[in-house]
Amino acid sequence: MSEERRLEVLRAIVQDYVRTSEPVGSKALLDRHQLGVSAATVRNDMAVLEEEGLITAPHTSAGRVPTDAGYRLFVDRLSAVKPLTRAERTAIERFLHGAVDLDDVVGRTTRLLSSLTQQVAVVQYPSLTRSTVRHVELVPVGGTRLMVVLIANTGRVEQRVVDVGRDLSHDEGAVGDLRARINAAAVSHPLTAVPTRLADVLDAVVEEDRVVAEAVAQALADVAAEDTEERVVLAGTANLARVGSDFPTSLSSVLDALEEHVVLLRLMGSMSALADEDRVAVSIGHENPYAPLRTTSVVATRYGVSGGLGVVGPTRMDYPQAMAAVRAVAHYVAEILDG
Amino acid sequence: MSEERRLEVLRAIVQDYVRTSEPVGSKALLDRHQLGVSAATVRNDMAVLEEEGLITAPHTSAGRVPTDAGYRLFVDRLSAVKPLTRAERTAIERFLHGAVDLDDVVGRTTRLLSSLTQQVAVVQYPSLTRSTVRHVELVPVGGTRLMVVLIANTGRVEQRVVDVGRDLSHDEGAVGDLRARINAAAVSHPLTAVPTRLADVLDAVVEEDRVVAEAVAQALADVAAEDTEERVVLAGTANLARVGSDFPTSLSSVLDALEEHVVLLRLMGSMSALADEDRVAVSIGHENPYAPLRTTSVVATRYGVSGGLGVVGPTRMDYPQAMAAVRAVAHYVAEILDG
DNA sequence: AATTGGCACTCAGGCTGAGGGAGTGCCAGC
DNA sequence: GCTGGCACTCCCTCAGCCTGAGTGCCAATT
Repeated sequence: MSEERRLEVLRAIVQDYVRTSEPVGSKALLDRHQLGVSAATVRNDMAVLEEEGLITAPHTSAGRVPTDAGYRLFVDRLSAVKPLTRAERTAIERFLHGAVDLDDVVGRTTRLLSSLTQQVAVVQYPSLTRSTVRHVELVPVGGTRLMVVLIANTGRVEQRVVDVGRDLSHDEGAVGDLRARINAAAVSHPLTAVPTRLADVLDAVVEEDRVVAEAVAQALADVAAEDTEERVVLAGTANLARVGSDFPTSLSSVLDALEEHVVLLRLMGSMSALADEDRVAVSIGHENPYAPLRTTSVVATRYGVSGGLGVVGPTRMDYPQAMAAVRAVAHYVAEILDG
Repeated sequence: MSEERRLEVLRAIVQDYVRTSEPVGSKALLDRHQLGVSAATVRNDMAVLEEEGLITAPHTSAGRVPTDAGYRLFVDRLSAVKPLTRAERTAIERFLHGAVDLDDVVGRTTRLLSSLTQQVAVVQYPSLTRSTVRHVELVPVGGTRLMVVLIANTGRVEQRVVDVGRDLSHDEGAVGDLRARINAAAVSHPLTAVPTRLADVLDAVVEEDRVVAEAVAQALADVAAEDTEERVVLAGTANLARVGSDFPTSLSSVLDALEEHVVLLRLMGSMSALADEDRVAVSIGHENPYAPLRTTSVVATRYGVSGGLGVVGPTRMDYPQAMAAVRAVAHYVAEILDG
C-alpha cells in the first residue's frame, strides 16, 4: 500500500470534485485518471484517507468529498503552480494600464481579479499606516474652515475639513507659511511619525496661529491613526450566487459578512502578514478566524509595500487557478503603482 | 358593485402579499381586513381586478398576486405617506452627523438606507458636472509629473497625475503662479465652464510654461468631461438573498446588473430627473428600462443639487416604507452637505 | 342590481412506496 | 498488496394518492 499513490488518489478526488461539484466514487475516478490500479484498491485507499480525516462521505453509498484538511494537504503538497497563459497575462497588463488614478487602479484590479477567478475579489487600498507623506495641502474653504489634504506616496489622497476658529480666506500668507512648515517637517516621513514630527512645528509658529496649527496637526494625526479608514473594494459577489455554487442557505450570511469591511480589512491584514513576496496565503474553511466565513476559503497576498488583495469563495475552489491569478495580479498592480 | 371597494380590495391584497409573500385568497383577506362584505363578493371583485390586469393568479385554485400594474396603481393612488417615527428620524440624524468627509457621508448614507429599508441601497456621489470649482491645487510629485487636485463645492475631490515634460520640483514660483491664475479663473464657476475659462489663462502664461499649463488644463477638462467617472456606492446586497426574498434563479443576474455601475448611474440619472424636490420616483418591474432589472423595483430621488439615491428591491416591496425612508434620508443628506 | 351561501371543481404540495443505481465494505484468491 | 466478486446500503426519482385552499358559477335573497 503505497503512501504516494494514496496522495495521488486524494489529488484526483480534489480535482474531480472541484470540476463536477459531486461526490466522486472509486469507479468515476478510474475513468478520468490513469491510476493503474483497480477500483477495489482505490476503495482501500479511500478508506485510509477517510480515517486520516482528509475526505469524507456525505452518506453511506455516496462518493467522497474532500474535507478542509484534505484541501489543505492538496494546497500544500499536491498542487502544481498553474502558470497563466500568455494571453491572460497580456490581458491583465492591458486592462490595468488604462487606469487614470488610484481609485481606478483599485477598481479595475478588483473587477479583473473577480472575472479571472469567477470568485469574489477583495482589494485593499494601499494602507496609510505603512506609507509616507508625499505632500500636505491646506485650502481655506470658506468661513473659518480649512481643508487639509494629505497625499501619500502610494497616490492615495485623504482629506478632512477642520474648523480652525479663524477666517483664513484672505490670509494666504499665514496658510502658506504653515503649509511650508508642515511639508518641510513631514514629507517623505512615514505617516505614523507625523504626530511627533509636527510637535516641533507647533512650537515654532507664532502665537496667533498656534490654534490653527494645532487643529491641522490633529486632523493629520487622525488620518494617520484611523486604521478603520482603510478601505476595501469588492467585486463579483454575483459569483457566489452562480448556479453550481455551494451556498444553499448561508449565502446571505456570507454576503453580510462581506459587507463588514472592517472584518475584511483585518482578514486581509492577517493573511498578507503570512504572505511574503510572490507567495500567497490560503485560508480554508474552518481555518478562518471569522465565523461567518467558515464555509469559505480565502486566497490572498500582499502587493507593493502595503496593500492586500485576494479572492473569497467556496472551499470547493480551484486553488491552483486562484493562487496563480492572485499572484499575477498582485505582481502587475505593484508594478503599476511603483511606476 | 362599487369601484371604491374594489380598490380597497386591491390595497388589501398588496399589503397582505407584501407582508406574507404568499398569494392571498378571498378568505384570508376577510380575516385580516374588515371589508364588511362576504367572501363571494370579494371573489367577484377579484375577478374584475384580474380582468383589468391588476392582479393575477399563479395557477388555478391559488390566491392572487399583484401585477406590476397593480403595484403601480397602489403606489399612485392607494398608498398613504407613511411618516417615519421620531425615533427613526433622530437615529438618521445622529448616524449621519458622525461623518468626517464626503466619502464617509456617502458610505454612511448607503448603509443607513439599506438597513432602514432592508433593500439594496444605491447612492450616487454628487455629480461633478453640475457643481462648481472650489479650489484647484497643483503638486509636483517627483520627476516631471504634476498632480492636479480638483476640489468641488460638494466636497468631492478628484485628482489626476499628468506628465508636463519639465521638472518643476524646484520651481515653486512657476507652479504657484499657475495655481493662482487657474484658481482666479475657475473658482466658483461651474465645472462645465472650466475648459473655456482656462483658455484665457493659456494665453497669459509665458511661453516656457505654456506646455505645462496646457497639460493641466487638459487634465481638468478631462475630469469635467468624464461623466463615467461619476461613482455610485452600494450596500445591502445581502438583502436580496434573504429568506423570503423573491429571486429564486435570477439572483445572480440581478447581482451582476448591480455591479454595472455605469448602468446604475444612468438609472439614477433618469429617475432623479423625474423626481422633483421632496418627491420620489418609482419604477416597477417591467417599467424598468434595463432588462436585467425587470424583476426589480427601484425607488429613488434626488438629493441636494446634483446627487441621486434610492433603493433596489423585488417588486414585492413595501413601497410606502421605502418611499418614506428614501425621502427622509435624501432630506438629511442634503442638509448635511449644504452645511 | 348587488350581495350572498352553496356546491362542484381544480390543482399545488405533501406523503408514501417501489425500483434503480451508484457506491461501499469485506472477503477469499492470486 | 492487489483484485474480482458479492451482498448491502441508502439516496434519488417517479408515480400515485390525498388533502386543503381557493376558485367560478348559480340560484336565492335583499
